[in-house]
This record gives sequence, C-alpha cells and structure tokens, in this order.
Amino acid sequence: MSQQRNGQAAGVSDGAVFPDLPEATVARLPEYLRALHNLAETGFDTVSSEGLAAAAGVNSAKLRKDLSHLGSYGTRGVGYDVALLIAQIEHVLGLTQRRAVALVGVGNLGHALAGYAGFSSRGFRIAALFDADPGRIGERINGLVVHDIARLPEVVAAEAISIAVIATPAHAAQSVADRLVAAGVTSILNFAPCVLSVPDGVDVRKVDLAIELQILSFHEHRKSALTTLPSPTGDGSMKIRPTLDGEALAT
Amino acid sequence: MSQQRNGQAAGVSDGAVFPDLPEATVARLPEYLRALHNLAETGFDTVSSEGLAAAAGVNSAKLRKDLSHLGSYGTRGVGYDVALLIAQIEHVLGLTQRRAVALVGVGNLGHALAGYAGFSSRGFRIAALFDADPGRIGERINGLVVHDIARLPEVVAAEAISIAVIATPAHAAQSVADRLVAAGVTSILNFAPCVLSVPDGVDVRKVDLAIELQILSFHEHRKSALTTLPSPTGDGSMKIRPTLDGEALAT
DNA sequence: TAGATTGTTAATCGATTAACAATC
DNA sequence: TAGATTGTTAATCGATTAACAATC
Repeated sequence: MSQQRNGQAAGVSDGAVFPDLPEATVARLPEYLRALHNLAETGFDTVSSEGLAAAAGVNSAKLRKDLSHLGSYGTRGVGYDVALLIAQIEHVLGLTQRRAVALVGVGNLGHALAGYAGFSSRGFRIAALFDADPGRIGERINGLVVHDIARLPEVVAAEAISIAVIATPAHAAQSVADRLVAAGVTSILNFAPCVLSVPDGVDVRKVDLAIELQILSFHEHRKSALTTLPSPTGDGSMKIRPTLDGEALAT
Repeated sequence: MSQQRNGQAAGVSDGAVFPDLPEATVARLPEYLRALHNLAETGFDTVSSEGLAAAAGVNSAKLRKDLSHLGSYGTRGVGYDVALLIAQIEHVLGLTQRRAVALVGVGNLGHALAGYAGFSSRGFRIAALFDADPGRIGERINGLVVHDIARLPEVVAAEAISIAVIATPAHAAQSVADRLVAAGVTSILNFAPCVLSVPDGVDVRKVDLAIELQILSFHEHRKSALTTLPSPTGDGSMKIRPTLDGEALAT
C-alpha cells in the first residue's frame, strides 16, 4: 500500500513516450500556468524567464530548468510564446479536457468547495456530490443534488469520474476512500485531517488547514524568540519587538 | 522582499538558544502531533517509532531523524512517551498558548473557514473577521461580527493578532496583504490564487485548491498513458485500463 | 541477560542555483 | 553584428534512507 506518490513522476520505463518530470517540477507547473494566464489577459504575447519567474514567485534559473524538462519551447534572445507555453503545460497536466470530480461530504467545508469557482475556471467540473447524512441527501447545492454515498459506484461510472475530493470528518475518511477506490477513483484530494491508506496506483494529496497554521505558528514562535537578542550582523542594533509568548528568553 | 521562507528554519545565529530545524521536519511535526493525540485518546502511554511513523504515514527512519532534531525524548528498547512527546512538539511549534488569527474575506470559502472547527481544536482562535463588501460588514458568523477592513490596525492591535488568513479574490489579495503587514501581522496563510510579495520577516504559506487538483490531473494523465503499454517488469502482462483521455498512445 | 528500540552515521538521492556557451 | 535570453552544465545543498552501535 502506498500513501503518497513521491520521487520522479510516473512515466513509461524506457522514457520514450513521455519524459519523466521531477515531482517538484510538476508541483510548480500549475503556478506557471496561472501566471501565464494572467500575462495573456494583460496582453503579453511573449515573456522572458525572468518575467515569468517573477510572476510565479520563483527564480529564473529554476523556471528555465523546469521548462527544459518539457522540451524547448523558448526562443533564445526573445523568451517564451505565452499561448504556446500555456498549451504545452495544459497538455502535460492533462488539462486539455475538463475533468469530472466527485466531492464527498457537504458539511461546512465541503459546501464551500462545492461552490468554489476556481475549480471550474481551472480545468475541473464538480460532477457529483455525496454525503452520508440522510438529512442532506437530496439537497441542491449550486445546481447539483447531493446523492447518498451508497450511489457512488453508479454515479462514478456514469460520469466517468477518476478524481474525488474528501471533505468529511476524519473518522469517516478512510471508509470513504475505500469506497471511492472500489468505485474506480484513482486520485484523491483529502481535506480530512488523517492519513489515508490506498492501494498502489491511487494518488492521494492531503490539505490540512490546521497544519498550515501550525507551521506558521512555529515561525512566529521563532521570531518572538529573537526579540531581545543582539543582532547577528554585529551592527550593535537590537531587534525589539514585544514578545507575546511570555517565554523565557536568553539574554 | 521574500515570498516564502525556505531552507533551515530561523533560529539565532549562534544556535545556542534553539536548535535549527530543517523545514521538511517542521512541516511534518504537526502530522506527528495529530497522530500522537489520536494515540493518546486511544489509551496509548507509549509508542515506538515504527508505530508512530505508521500512524503519521512516514517511514520510521525519517520519524526518528526528525525527532532527534528536538533532542532525545525516547527510551531505547521502549519507545516514546506519548504525553511527553506531545508536550515537546507543542512547545516547539509554539502551541502552548492559543494563537489569535484574523480572517479576511468572508465569501464562499472564507465563510467556511470562519466556521472550521479544526482551527479551534488545534491551537488557534479566530479572533476577528474582515471584509471589504459593505453588504457583509456587521454580519455575524459563528458569534463573530464581520468588521470593515479599514478597522484592521485597531483590531489587530487590540487582539494581539500576528497570524492572518486571506480568503479574498485574487485581485484583492496583495492589497490585503499590504494592509495586514502594515497592521503588524507577520504570518499569512493565503488561499487566493496569486503570489504575494511581503517584506523580509513576514512568512507566507499558500494553499491553492485548484493547483492540488491539477497535480492530481497530471498523474491521472500519466496513468492513462500507461494503459496499453507493455509492463516494464517484462512479465508479459499488459496494464489494460480504459483510457478516458482519448489521447494518441504509443503502441 | 536477551530482546527491543532509539539515536546517529554515512551513503544516496533529488532539488536548487549560478554561470555560461549556444543561439536567436 | 550586438544584445538579449535560453537551455544546459556542474557544483552545492538539503532530504531521505538503511544500517547498526548504543543502551534501555
């Protein structure tokens, strides 16, 4: 059982059909795509690696390295053709068709995700909603009716769904994942704060909102610990910020 | 201007007060913490690296390496004391006090985040809501009133807020970030699909829901491209899954 | 003591980055 | 041609992993 795909992105073993892409590159391509769409709307036909890198928040060496994995789509001395690069990245990401997505769990967070416009505008169609709560089944959200989760196999097949979003409480998520996999889903975006176990060949990505804040909390904690220490640059200045932590500080 | 903290986690330059933690370790500590709370609830007093690693979805070598950065809190031949390790991780993450968080943008997604129970149960208190839409100001969500964003400085100071969540449309996010920073916020969790530019010393983490699906889409695309290719293991078997992509396949 | 399990070492691997030759 | 910018190289850095000595 694998819990998360890692290392090089899957491709055929001889490398003839598709080049393998480093996972770090795959994770950045969507950001480049978003930046390119912005540039296109602003009227740019062409962009340099420096310009695109700035728009995507990375350095230009990394951007060029990433794009070099896709093949050569830039022109030396000129830059990249915006429309061409958009098409190429959309092709690599498999976004040339709109993908149908199932969403399981229409509570607080799931309800918001069902109405999230960003899914629709960036390559996806929420094709079906599911919940286990009898009180919610039949409810309409954004033009979609909430199905009983028992109907997963039927609806997943009918809508040709291969990607699902789990927005249930943590205690229900593993069971939902099992049922999704049994119904034929092969990619899962998990918002429940728990680890999912899935068979090889199924990809899981996890988004844990509290974990994001906890990582920020760590850095806040570090920053406040620096409050009264002498500057490491040796210029004699002190960083004085009020510490909210009330923690013992080295002096 | 920095857009994202990277590399080793910040600490004092001489390393005397806090050990520096690798960023990859920092990002996993919250997952260990969640797993430990589960174990504690299930009645475990002690857990081995093997057991905790399984619960957190990592391998045990990585877990031990991560924990070794905190100091030595395990007992050879026995394992880790669950309560002690919880306390240690919460201390390192700065979760010994409940941190006040501001949320800006109470539209579709922001409204759900304002009611997200996981923030409250895992170390945070949504202390204030803000929006720019006059139609939403004064609205009550989960017992909190939505303030005019013009009141940011005042409320951030009064509530001692250092962390904020941006859940506005992308076109408003940079301006909101600027105002948050001006008001004294030093950590931002950004749900808007855009790059934020902030001064050094301010940490930004970004969650882009569509990007998560696009990364899964890439892997779906790869999986369907494998459909009719001979097995790389050379056992003569074929991976036959119906391809939904309708894409030209090498044969 | 014997068995179990940690904490650390060292090898490996993947990602980042600066520099620059190639070339438009 | 001269200037600009890509694509690639090679060095560096950080993260992962297996193995095992230390030790409970």
